[in-house]
Amino acid sequence: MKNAEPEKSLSATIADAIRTAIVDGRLLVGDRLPSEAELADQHGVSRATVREALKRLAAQSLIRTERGAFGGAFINHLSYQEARAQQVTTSTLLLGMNAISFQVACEARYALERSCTALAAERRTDALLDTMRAEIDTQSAPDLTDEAFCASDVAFHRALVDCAGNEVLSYHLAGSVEAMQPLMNMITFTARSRAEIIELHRAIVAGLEIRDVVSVDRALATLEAYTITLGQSVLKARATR
Amino acid sequence: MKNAEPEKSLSATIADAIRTAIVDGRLLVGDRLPSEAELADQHGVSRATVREALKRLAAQSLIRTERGAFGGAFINHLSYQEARAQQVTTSTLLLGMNAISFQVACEARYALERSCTALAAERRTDALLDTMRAEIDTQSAPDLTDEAFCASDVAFHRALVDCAGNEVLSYHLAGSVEAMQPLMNMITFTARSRAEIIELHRAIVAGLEIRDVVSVDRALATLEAYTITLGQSVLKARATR
DNA sequence: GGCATTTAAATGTCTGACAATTATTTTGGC
DNA sequence: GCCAAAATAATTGTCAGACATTTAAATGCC
Repeated sequence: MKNAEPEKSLSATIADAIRTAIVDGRLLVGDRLPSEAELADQHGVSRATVREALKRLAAQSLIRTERGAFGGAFINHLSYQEARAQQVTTSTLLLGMNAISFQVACEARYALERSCTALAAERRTDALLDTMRAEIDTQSAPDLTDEAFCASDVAFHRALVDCAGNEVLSYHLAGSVEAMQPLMNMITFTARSRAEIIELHRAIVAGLEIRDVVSVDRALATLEAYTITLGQSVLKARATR
Repeated sequence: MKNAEPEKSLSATIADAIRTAIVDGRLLVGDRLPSEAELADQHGVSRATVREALKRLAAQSLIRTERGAFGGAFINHLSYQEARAQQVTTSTLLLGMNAISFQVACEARYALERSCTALAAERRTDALLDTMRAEIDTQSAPDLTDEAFCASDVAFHRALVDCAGNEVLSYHLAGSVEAMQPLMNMITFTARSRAEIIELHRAIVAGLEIRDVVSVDRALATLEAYTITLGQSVLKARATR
């Protein structure tokens, strides 16, 4: 039997040990780790090695460090903001690096987004509907760049998922919606296609307003099909170039 | 105007610079970064500082390092497996650290899971149905521990989302399903409740087999309601203890 | 009691060294 | 000339020690 262990470095091993302790709940939010010098003694390594381990954990927002007396490494409270930022980074890279077809990525994104329509229709607030209407106004500006149009599109859809009034759902969906932005940015939006998209956005807001799930779902399905069409035409144009 | 910058350390600054270059596509998969010594020269810092920066990136699976001549730090290809592992870690911590109510977490999880039923009914394969049946058999063993029951439950639901035949969707849903496991592990499953859950699992498989989306959705909705009931009874028992 | 100063503990960084690993190059034998 | 073994060089992994910087607490002065 071959030994399949990839010979992890000491700093990776120490980081894993601490990470496991955090995930398993043996270390709680706010707890302070021993000082770097103490950790070095405990694990029988140098301070530099401990520091590399701690930087790995800091990169995952698992700990934060404070300088000065009674400073040190503290188990971090993972906020929705930090968690979402990490998820967006990971998802964006995954889509960018794995030669995902635009169609597959789009299908996943809209499937996930539809999962919030029932709750959104039930719980939507006037404030969020106003946010969505404001983004529609932004998108209607004729001299908008494609990037700005995409950014407003993302903001619109984030408001839509926030309508569901479930922050865990918002966290997951934000990752899937925002990670699509680089792919969407490849599309050139003509005045014609923008008008069509804005019309569907209006239909979504109208459906939410009267709490009509079916019409929201229908608008989203149409939007998905239309977006895939746009994406494919871009790919075709690129192929024949 | 106060300067709100939190005074990032040099290693964090260097890590951010390289991370941005990767996300923006200036560094491509397989590219090799300069050696630690060269990076230290370029940024005017010591090798130790550069190493801390690189460890931060390695913790996000953005780079991998190889030792030896012509080794170094290479831009990593982010696999689904790595991306999912990271997402599960982040989501698990988010749920564990933010005093999320069991009901909110459960609602989000099943809402997301329902997003794959239409595609799953359309594309389910016999192999995946067999996997799901095998997990049902595992769950039926009378002397199963609660942890093993939960693990099999997760495997069952992962097979369900894989039925959708969209790897991006599987990646996102795996995060939301697996992150619930620690919360599910708090529940004590009686023989009665296990039987009920297994019955619903059978209904899901049966629905997929005949490609009947409605029955699958109904079974999932029932499962969601039942799971929330179980969770609330645990919380009530814990409160009165 | 209140304020300024000192002190101590901790992280952030630098330097220089050596160990371990590995692709390449050189050498040696035939 | 060819192949195997040994030397070489480049690179990461680790260590030890030092100094700089930051910050809370302790101290001392008035």
